[in-house]
Amino acid sequence: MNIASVIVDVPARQTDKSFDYLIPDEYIGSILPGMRIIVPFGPRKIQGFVVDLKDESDFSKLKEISEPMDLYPVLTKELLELGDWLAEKTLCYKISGFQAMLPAALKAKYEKKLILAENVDPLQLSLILQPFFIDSRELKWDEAINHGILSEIQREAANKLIDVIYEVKERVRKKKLKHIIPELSIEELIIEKEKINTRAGKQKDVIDFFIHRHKPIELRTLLSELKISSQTVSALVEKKILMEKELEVYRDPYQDRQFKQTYPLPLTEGQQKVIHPIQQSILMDEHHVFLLYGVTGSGKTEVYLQSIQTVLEKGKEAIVLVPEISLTPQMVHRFKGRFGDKVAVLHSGLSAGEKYDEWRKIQRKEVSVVVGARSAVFAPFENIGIIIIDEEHETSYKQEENPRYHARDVAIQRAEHFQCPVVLGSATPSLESFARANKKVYQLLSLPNRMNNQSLPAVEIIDMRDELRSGNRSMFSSVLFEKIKDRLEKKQQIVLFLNKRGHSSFIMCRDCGYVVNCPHCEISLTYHQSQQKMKCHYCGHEEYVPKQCPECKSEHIRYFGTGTQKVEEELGKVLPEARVIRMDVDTTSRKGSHEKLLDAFQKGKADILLGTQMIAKGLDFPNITLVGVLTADTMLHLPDFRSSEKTFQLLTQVSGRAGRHELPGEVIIQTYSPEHYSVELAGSQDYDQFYQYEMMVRKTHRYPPFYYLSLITITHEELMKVVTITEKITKYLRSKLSNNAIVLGPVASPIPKINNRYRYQCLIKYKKEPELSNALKIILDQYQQEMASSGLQITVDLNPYILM
DNA sequence: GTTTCATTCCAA
DNA sequence: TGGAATGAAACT
Repeated sequence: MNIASVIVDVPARQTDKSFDYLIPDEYIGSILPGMRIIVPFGPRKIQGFVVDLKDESDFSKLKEISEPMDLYPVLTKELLELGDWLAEKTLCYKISGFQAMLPAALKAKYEKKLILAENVDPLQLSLILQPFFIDSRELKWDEAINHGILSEIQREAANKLIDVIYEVKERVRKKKLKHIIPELSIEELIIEKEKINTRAGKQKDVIDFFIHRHKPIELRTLLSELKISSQTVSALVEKKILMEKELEVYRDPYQDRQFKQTYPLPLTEGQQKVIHPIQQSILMDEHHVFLLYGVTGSGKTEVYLQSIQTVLEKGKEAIVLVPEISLTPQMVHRFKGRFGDKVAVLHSGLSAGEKYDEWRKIQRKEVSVVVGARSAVFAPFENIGIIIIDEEHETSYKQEENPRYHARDVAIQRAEHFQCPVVLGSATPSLESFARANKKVYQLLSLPNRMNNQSLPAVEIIDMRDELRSGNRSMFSSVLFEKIKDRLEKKQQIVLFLNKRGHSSFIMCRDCGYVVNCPHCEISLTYHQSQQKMKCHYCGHEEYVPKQCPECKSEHIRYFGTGTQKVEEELGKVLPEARVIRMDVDTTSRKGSHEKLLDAFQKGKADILLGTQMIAKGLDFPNITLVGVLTADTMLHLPDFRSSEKTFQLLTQVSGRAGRHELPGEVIIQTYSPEHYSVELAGSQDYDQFYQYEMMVRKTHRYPPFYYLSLITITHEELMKVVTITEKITKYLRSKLSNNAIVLGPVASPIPKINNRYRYQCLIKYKKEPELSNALKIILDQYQQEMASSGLQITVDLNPYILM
């Protein structure tokens, strides 16, 4: 086994296959599948993944592997196979599949450098180059370009005075801290202690410390614990009693946190009923997909926790996926509290280094539970006993860049391999999942009642058009306003929800209707009050607010739409006594601020929590008795077939924040389209009826779950090019697919231009098209060249969630 | 006849 | 993806 099959780090069609390399004798046996290695590829060196070992190759002239990058494989055999599966299912490159499964820290960084050839003195170089090589024998390629000395370099490279080398670097270093280790045994330490001068009492203390705790300790901790200075320690190091050593430590974002240990709570009858089949499946090593459909506050989390308990008792591991925005401290607390050190947490708030360290805890099997966002589904466990996906309907489980996978599909694929259950939990399951449960593909488990049988909050829908007619032009209906005042008096808490951050959404001239658009994208700019600027959320373009209309020179400029910031201002005006905490991307961007704000709210330091999406989930505070949704329909009119579903889900989730404990809750939903079924049915909290209705709509319009979707988006700077290519692709697909497939296009994307690139698309609706995947591959092959050279972009998404 | 630029091909 | 080889156009 001295030949390795390697997938190289070149994301391109032609290199999307394994290349064979010889393993140098010194590495035979230590280079294993799943490891990262450095290999020569053409003239340079790059990273690769070993996918297989073999004795023979079809190629005669094999190059040798330069060096391994890992001591142990970073991908297990199962993950290697999963990578192939990902590439096949999402039409991505294998290398992209592998990289998606690993923390970003493990992705290679490349550096091109120039070094003086061996035995060459800098003075031998041309005068221009000498200063660059006097101090050091190497120079970064980028610097050489910046100094405009490239041609000089090339000349000297031809003379063999300078070599060009390629370095593959690690992105993140393992964190190392100075530790102190006793160099002697306990017995020897006791003897040494006696020898120490009585005046050096501190030194004796240190030795005593190691007699009682004979293992390495971080220098800083030692110093602070014994209240000594580093001199004391270095004196002992001098005497060869102790030793200093750099030891690797984990960056643990939760290390200073105490988590109160919790114990399994007695389950309600309903919970027992649903947990039984899950535990059965765990114990029997059977693969099933369960859809746990439980209303908000029905105690799904406790079902998760106790299922995991069963898994751990079997000596297996658990993966829990939660949407990024609900990966709140509260959520983490519940898992850490129950399983303590056995839990690793992965989410986007961690630095690359922290993520890497959490990941390594998993790799080394130091933990057996992972709680994390989408990518945690790839946790490198080798003995998975359950995969739980909370808030199953959340769209954030779909990755919107390559590889465009859905965590639910990956979870099911992995669970099949490990013969273990998948639990999809939600109060408002996605139509796809619920339909599958109805078809008995998934097993449906229902928790129809809240814990302690509290009733769901009473919901009232307010027609804002009536408010307008009766002269109320504020953003609070009179009903909501009265209720807010009432709660303030009663010292109860209020949550106000608005799914738009910032101030106003767009700015329009009142006289001529002119709306300021982004010059690079075909979309209106968003007003941000803090900087008095208008920004484009797609390309980042910024400009100042015009004082007069650029079109008709009118000065009547109106700000439309309402953002959290504006609501906060207004609250300050009409209810100056109310203490408000605002939570949106702007106020929670700094690390830990999210937690701080929630903590303050919990401690009653504010009466009103005002926020965007991020407050819709997971909040569980006893004192919240009123939830107000300021504008329920902002999402409703987006060009997206899921907008009704999303609206229903969001409204239901937000409503679920109220009255989860003793105090009953009330919900006020303000809307301009009260008669829309998703608003109306969210009001009556009737998922089943919503499901029926929406399924009908989907059926008539031929959308999922009745049809599969695939979306091809073509972008280029020139409109003509985009149109012709989209036309060709559409035509080709029509010729390849059956008559049952519906090929829509070419049409301009809902956002027809982003960042000066025109966007066209082709949407395919189909039930069964075995040729589709192949046809798409051929298309990607066909345009591969143009995509590399002329800036053409073609993205293919099998099962898209965003149709823009 | 030489240089320069763009395009295509290749990598084990 | 980066680079080398190839071929065509521009330049002396």
